[in-house]
Amino acid sequence: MTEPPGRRERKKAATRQKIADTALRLFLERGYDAVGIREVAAEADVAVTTLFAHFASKEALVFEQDEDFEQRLMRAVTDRAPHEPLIPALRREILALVRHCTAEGAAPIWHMIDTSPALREHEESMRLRHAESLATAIAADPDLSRSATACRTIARFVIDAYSLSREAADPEAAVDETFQMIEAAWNVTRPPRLTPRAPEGQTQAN
Amino acid sequence: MTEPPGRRERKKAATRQKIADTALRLFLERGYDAVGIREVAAEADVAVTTLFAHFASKEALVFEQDEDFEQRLMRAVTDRAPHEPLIPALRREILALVRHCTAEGAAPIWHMIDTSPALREHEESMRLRHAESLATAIAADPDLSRSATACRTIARFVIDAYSLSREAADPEAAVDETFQMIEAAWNVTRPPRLTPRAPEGQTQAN
DNA sequence: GACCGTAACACTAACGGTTAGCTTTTCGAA
DNA sequence: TTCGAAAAGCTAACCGTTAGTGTTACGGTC
Repeated sequence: MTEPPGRRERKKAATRQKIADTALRLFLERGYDAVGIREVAAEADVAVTTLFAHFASKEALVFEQDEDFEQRLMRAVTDRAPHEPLIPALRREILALVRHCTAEGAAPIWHMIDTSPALREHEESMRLRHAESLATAIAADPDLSRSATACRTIARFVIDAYSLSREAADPEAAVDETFQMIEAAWNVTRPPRLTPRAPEGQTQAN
Repeated sequence: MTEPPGRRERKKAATRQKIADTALRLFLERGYDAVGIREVAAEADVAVTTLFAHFASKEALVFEQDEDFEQRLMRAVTDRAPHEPLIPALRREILALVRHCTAEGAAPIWHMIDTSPALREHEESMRLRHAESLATAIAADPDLSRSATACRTIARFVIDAYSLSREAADPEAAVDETFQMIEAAWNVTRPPRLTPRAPEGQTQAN
């Protein structure tokens, strides 16, 4: 899909990958806080400034693969079947994401994140941005015209569901439980004004 | 209320206050990111180490008054009238907190917080801790025996309601809107098992 | 009132993340 | 081949934060 984009970009991508791999390896070997940036750079055989040219911060080295999270959530809203209700679509996507990050191989990375305050803080900050994007996507859908506050609220709830389910003892059951709550919360929001005919009720659950 | 607790503690409190006042003044004058710790310490005429003996971090200088937030939320749960439903009690408290931080004088401080990434990140991290405390308080109430996941979820929702309402164009209306959603979410959670007699329904809305 | 333990504060020096400024290398295209 | 620009490098610093080590001022005790 991205085969021959010139040697330059290949080298750049290779450098980036080497930095990310080295960093993750060192972090898992000896702990995130115990490994310094200068050390990662030395081990990857690049200058510190080069490292920061590829990654905005030390935390970004860890959350590298996690970049499509935001896009997947937004696509779950925008690319869903016509007239498909919003919440089940989001529930499916969140369930997939939770499954993905509670899979076998991912455990060490998430343990590292959960035990480092800096990483947890960074993750929560990311999630907040994701919630804002999700809220925008929901607000932009003409099928479900809710207030800006309702959109932002439900978006946060969905992100909360992800965070909590990921940490729960039984992640899939937690997705069930939280999304029942989200569904109920969404169903009490109503489009501010619908078409004049259609006086009351029976228009619920978009 | 705290008049004669010895000269020592008075001096300590005075130092702390002087640091906080100086910091807030400089931050508001020239911007949070443009003022360094060494500068605050110099202006307050204390050593940098002294500053950090009173405040855990630079961000803590800003969120000084905000310390009772956590306790107020927990008390709204634990100190409410017997058999008073949970959600309205939390709604009252959140409304009071939102009113307090959207009052006239508080505007510049919140503007500063909203425009500094470091401060926003720090606040969100605080709120998360507060949500955990709130979840614990809710889980500890025998009147409302919900699953751990339900407690944590509803606690996060409440914190979200605070954050979103604080930023909303009409904060009080936003509290109304978000808490309608929270109420609905709470009402679909049910105590795992009640006393054997009382087979179905009519036990809702604690 | 003299005495001692300790809390508060100061000073220096460093550490780790991050960035600015500037030079060198490496590729792509003309 | 040559030239412009992207990529990478080096140095040197800035900033928040902490450890280590004193020094002072207070509070309780004899």
